Amino acid sequence: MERNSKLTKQNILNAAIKEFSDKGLAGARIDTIAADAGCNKGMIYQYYGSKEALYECVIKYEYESLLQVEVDIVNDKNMNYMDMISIIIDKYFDFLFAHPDFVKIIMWENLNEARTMKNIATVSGYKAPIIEAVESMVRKGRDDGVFGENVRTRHVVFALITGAFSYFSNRYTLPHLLGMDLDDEKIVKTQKKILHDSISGYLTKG
Amino acid sequence: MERNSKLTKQNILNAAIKEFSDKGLAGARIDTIAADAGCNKGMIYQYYGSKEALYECVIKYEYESLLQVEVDIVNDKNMNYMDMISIIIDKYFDFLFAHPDFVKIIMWENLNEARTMKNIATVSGYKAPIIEAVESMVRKGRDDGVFGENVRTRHVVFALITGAFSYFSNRYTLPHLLGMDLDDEKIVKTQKKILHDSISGYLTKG
Amino acid sequence: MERNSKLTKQNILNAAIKEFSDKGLAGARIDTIAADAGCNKGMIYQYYGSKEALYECVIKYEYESLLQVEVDIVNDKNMNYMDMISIIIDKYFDFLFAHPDFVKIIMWENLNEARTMKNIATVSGYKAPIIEAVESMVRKGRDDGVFGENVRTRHVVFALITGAFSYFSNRYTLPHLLGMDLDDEKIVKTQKKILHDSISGYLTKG
Amino acid sequence: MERNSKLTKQNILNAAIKEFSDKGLAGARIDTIAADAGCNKGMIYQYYGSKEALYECVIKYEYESLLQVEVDIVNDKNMNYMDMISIIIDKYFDFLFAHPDFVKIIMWENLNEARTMKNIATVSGYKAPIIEAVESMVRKGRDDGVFGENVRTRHVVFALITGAFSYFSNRYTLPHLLGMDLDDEKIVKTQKKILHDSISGYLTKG
DNA sequence: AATGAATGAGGTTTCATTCAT
DNA sequence: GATGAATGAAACCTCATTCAT
Repeated sequence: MERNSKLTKQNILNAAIKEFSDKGLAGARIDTIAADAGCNKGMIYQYYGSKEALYECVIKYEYESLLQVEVDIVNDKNMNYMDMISIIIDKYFDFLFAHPDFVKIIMWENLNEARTMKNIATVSGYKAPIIEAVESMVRKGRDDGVFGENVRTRHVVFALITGAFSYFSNRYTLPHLLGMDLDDEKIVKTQKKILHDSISGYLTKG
Repeated sequence: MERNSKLTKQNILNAAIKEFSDKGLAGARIDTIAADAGCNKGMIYQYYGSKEALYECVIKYEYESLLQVEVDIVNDKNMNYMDMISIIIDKYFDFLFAHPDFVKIIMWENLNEARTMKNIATVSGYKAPIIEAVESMVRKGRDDGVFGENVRTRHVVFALITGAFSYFSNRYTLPHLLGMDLDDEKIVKTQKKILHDSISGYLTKG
Repeated sequence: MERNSKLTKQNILNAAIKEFSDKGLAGARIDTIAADAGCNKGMIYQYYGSKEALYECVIKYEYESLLQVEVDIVNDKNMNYMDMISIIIDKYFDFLFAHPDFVKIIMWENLNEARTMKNIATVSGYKAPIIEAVESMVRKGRDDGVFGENVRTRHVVFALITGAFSYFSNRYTLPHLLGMDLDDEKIVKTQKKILHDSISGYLTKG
Repeated sequence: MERNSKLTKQNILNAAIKEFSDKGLAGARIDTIAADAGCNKGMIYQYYGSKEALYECVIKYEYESLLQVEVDIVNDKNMNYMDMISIIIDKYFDFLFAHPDFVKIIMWENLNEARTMKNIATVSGYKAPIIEAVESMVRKGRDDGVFGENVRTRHVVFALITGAFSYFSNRYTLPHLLGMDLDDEKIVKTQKKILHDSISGYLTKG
């Protein structure tokens, strides 16, 4: 039954991801999670201790999925900076597309003033490879004299993250307002291009 | 003990804005709102009917504050397009700075899949003047031949809104990650400049 | 304004009759009564003291309406017993037809184990003329040797009251079950006849 | 502390029958029911969903008790009509004697304009055996030429039901008024006899 | 490991009643 | 005499958590 216990634990986590990303910490229901996981409420307490502890696990889990996005650009000597930026943007867009729960969880945490994230050691322990890629690109570009001397890595990361993240985080209020279909392939392309131009503009002239 | 129904109603609304923007619909507590408004719980039900109805009023109220941001750029014949963009960006940044509750409420609504917003007639009835300003600017610029023919208003609005909004909506998770002080005057300036460059780039070349 | 105060008091009583006969003591709402009376809740407390006290007034008022049903049969020397019975039945049926609130209030009191009625002095003080008519008829009939010696007044009253009352008190559950239209003139007639036969049977043979 | 869901559910139902028949839907208290059932309020909601849903169950349950009154008269070839009527009356009196809650619940429903009963499928689905007994007796008597041609089943049922029901439903207001002890065996007998004479009179001459 | 019955604190809402004007 | 704002207790209901099996 060791496999069974592992499976139950995983089922609970999956159900929790769904429930917490949908409703947030306050709105989520232990009953719903148990029902969705196909198990008993007691199991949740046995494996995770409490609602909040389970929520922490979900955050951890989601954040770690970002850590797994690999961005190999630095070692490729033939790549130019414009392509690097494109690749980084693509990677991040793709990641967010593939992880709608991540987007929501981060939003809940923002509203929660990142209270839970701050409590988690692992989260702040590692740096996401995608951010490291930006950092090494900026360093290299500055060394090569291609990027301006006053360019600050954090502004690039900020632009990247918010530029891509916004696309997903305003999924409900904005399209409604502007009549945009955010799943339209053309719109995505335009958005990526605008972000690319913005970042490359900052890097070269900023 | 004052007996002033208008005042009480306003006190309740103010307390509700605070509570709902802090905790969201699910996390907010009627007791907290009553205590904060300095009145009895019954008053809330007498004046607003239910927790959800009060939440709707808060959303309506916040959204209407955006409608009051006036942007007079079109009538000024001497103004050039770059200045127009700056002014619009300034106005919106200023608005968001002055209305942190607005930012949060919009975020809650995004997570709520805009369920409540959709139910409110007024919200979708009017168009915010700041958005109309963008629209008329784009039209004029296209007519003047300064902006590209393929420029789409909605991309500009989208860039404006998300570019500025992100600055505030990621207030808790990002600075923590990037070590930025979002209240630093310099950072604000840089951010505005990046946004300005991005939008003007799209408008003239996009 | 003295007339006004009387009017208000009467309006409240009327509204209370409606509300209490519809919903009973527990289900009635002071707000509804005030709204229906077109006055303020405070007035109810000023004029009647409390919800229960108002309820008592309603009961009193309704019961007194029964006391006003006059049945002049005894003085009419030419009338035979069968006609007397008919007249008494008619009177009572007519009264109940005209006073649906009376029927309901009595029913509420029955469910309430007559707790409120018992507390009211006036109610038990007088005897309803219709009951006195039955009593004097029975006495006279027995003296005349027309009615059996063992005939008990109270059984006649009981038969009269329940026989007529049932017709109205089961207004909702029975027609639904039996497919009877209790407002149909023919049904009323049959019912009266059955009751008449039953009572006269008891009186002469019982 | 027993953990027995069936028992708990039954305890709740029993307590609910008591509370609802005593106080009606509006006057009944969930707390009282829980206390009387010896369980937690939450259990009531887990097993029955809401106060109203519990009330519906009570009505269903009571009504079904009537369905279980068996009246085997039709198959007995030696029985004459007068005895049949006696048996039916006895059965129904006995049932009402044994089920005071039934009487009260039906009364509440009458005051409630049978709103809840109407919503219950089962209730209107089956026909009570005692009513079927009356129907088959009337049919047979008419075929045999013993009962009048114009005799209507529904008047018999109506007379039976109201005649017996009244005896119990006016338990509190009438004895108080007439000085009758409704538990006195003699009174019951007289009442049954009056009802028997009334019904047989209608059937043979009506 | 797993179940589901049970708990109790706390949530939203209602309502008879009072009070300042 | 009349108003309507305000109160507080108590109503119905929910939900994270525990416990016996």
